[in-house]
Formats: sequence, C-alpha cells, structure tokens
Amino acid sequence: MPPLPIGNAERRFKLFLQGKGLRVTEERLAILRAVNKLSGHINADELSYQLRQNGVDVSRATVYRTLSHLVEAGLARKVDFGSGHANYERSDLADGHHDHIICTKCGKIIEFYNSELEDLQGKIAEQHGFHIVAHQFQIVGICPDCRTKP
Amino acid sequence: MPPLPIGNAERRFKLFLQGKGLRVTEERLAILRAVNKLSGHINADELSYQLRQNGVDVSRATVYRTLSHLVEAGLARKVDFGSGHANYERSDLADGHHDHIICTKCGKIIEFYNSELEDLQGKIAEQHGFHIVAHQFQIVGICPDCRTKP
DNA sequence: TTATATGCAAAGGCTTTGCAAATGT
DNA sequence: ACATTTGCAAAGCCTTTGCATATAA
Repeated sequence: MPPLPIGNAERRFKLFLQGKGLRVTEERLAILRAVNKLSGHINADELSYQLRQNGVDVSRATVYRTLSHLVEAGLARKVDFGSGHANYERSDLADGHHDHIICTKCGKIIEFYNSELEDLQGKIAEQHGFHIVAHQFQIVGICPDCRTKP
Repeated sequence: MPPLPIGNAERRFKLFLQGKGLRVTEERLAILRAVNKLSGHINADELSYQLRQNGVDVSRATVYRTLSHLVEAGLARKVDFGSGHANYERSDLADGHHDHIICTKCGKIIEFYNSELEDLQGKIAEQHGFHIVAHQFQIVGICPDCRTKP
C-alpha cells in the first residue's frame, strides 16, 4: 500500500492554520492554490490580478495577510530583488532551495541550484559562529540574449 | 617620490561630477564625506539626521539624489536587507567587495569576504551565459551572542 | 549669465491597519 | 453564538518629482 501523498500543500496549510487557531477560508485556499501553481515569482499585485482573472475576488489586504501566513507556514518564500516590491515564490519541500540570476537589461530571472554554494554557505556561517537560518544569493548581470542584441 | 594618494574619494567624486557636467556642491561633498566616514551601513534618513547633527542641513531629497550619484560613481553601494528601506555603504576601492551575515534576533550585520564565493559566482554566471555585473550574498542566521542568551 | 541644484511639499508606490460587515468553527 | 476574517478606505513608510529659488560655473 503506497503512502498517502505527503507534502500536500493544501493539507499542510490547513494543519498550520488549525494549529494556530486560525481559520481555513476560501480566500486563503485560493491564494495558496495560486501560489502553488507558480513556476516563477509573483508580487502581491500580480497575484491579486491573477486571482480576479480566475473569478476569485480577494482584496489586496487579504493577499498580503495570507502571503505572510504562507511564508510562516513554509509554503512560500519572500524574495527581494530590490525592485521596490516584494516577490513571492512557491516553496515546495520537494523543490528545495535555489538562488537567482537577474538580467539588468530585460529583467529576466533565472533560478539555479548549486551545491557548492550551499556547502560554502555553511562554512562561512561556521567561521563566524552563526547558526544558519537561510541565505539569499543573487547574481546581477547581462543575459546572453541581451548581450548579443543592442 | 611616493605616488600621489590615489583613490581619494573626494577627488574621484569631483571628477565624476565634472565628467558628467554636474556641479560640485557643498551638499554633495558633505554627503560624500559622511558616507566615506561610515564603517557600516546607513539609510537615507539616518544619513540626513547625522548630517544635521554635524551642522550640515541637507534635505532628504538631496540626500537621495546624491546617494544615487555616489552609487553611479562607484563610491557607495546600495544594499537591500529586505527591511523596507535601502541601506548604503561606503565602497572604497581599497575595501573591495564583501557580503553580509545578518542575525535575525538582534539585527547585527557582519561583513565578510570570501574568495571561493567570488570564484563560484563567476562559474555559475558562466554556466548560464551571463556577463556578471555584481552579486549579493546574504546569510541569515543567529549569531553566537543570541544563541547563548535566551 | 545661465543651466543646474536645492528645498519644499506634494505625489507615488507598496504595504499595513482600523473598523464594520461577513464568515468559519 | 462568537471570535476571526474580510474588504474597504485611510494611513504609513520610503522614495521620487514638480516647481520656484538659490547657486556653481
């Protein structure tokens, strides 16, 4: 008998909410689903718009409040590209961690995972006596496309 | 005969300004000096306040405008810790590049330089065909002090 | 002299918050 | 039933901008 499908984001979110005495609302589930469908990044405004396109009408306030919960529940990550607004990405346990390369010309964002980097992070933290919580690594550069074009 | 003291920030800034047809004003020099005295980070508001303490009265608007110039001139770096406001640090050529470890408990920020990381950055960018402009690396964790205290 | 810089105050984004109405438990 | 959530609109931040005045070149 195969194990139940674990890592189910919806169930995890419900457990998280219930565990904190918070309520499982349609709005919260809709936002979770939208985030969970993401392959890249999104900001609160885009998320609001996308939900509305799908017939779900949630206020920006609720989007912001729910995104915070998702981050706290470990189901989303907040990433800051210095653009003036926060971006969010899905953080499925199966996805694992990744970092970003950003093109300054076209704004393209590429995700990558590099195990050497993960190891190095640990070494550096250790050297300074820190207990790691997370890290953020961003490379800013010019992508192949923009290098060949004017 | 020893060489002239090179890397003089004030002279560099003047050359930068003149080269762009911009003017060398007292306000701009005062802001440059304040940034150049920094050992850590500062945001626009703190910088404004600090200048005022020293008897220099510059508006926040000018502080923002000048910080942009300093960054463009390569004399300051803008760093984003996701705190909702931008931080700036001195970027003396002699200082070289460095990254940050941030304590989530007390907010302490430690700077470090790691050559392996610099190399790795190059490798990763190359793998994706990017031409590097810069990178940002931040480790978020709990510092030794906060680990021993409650 | 003349184009640029400054300061002020207003406007702009993004995000948070207070409150009454709606809703999950 | 009742505490929590939602939506709305207002308020809060940080940052940028328009415009008249001041100033470097």
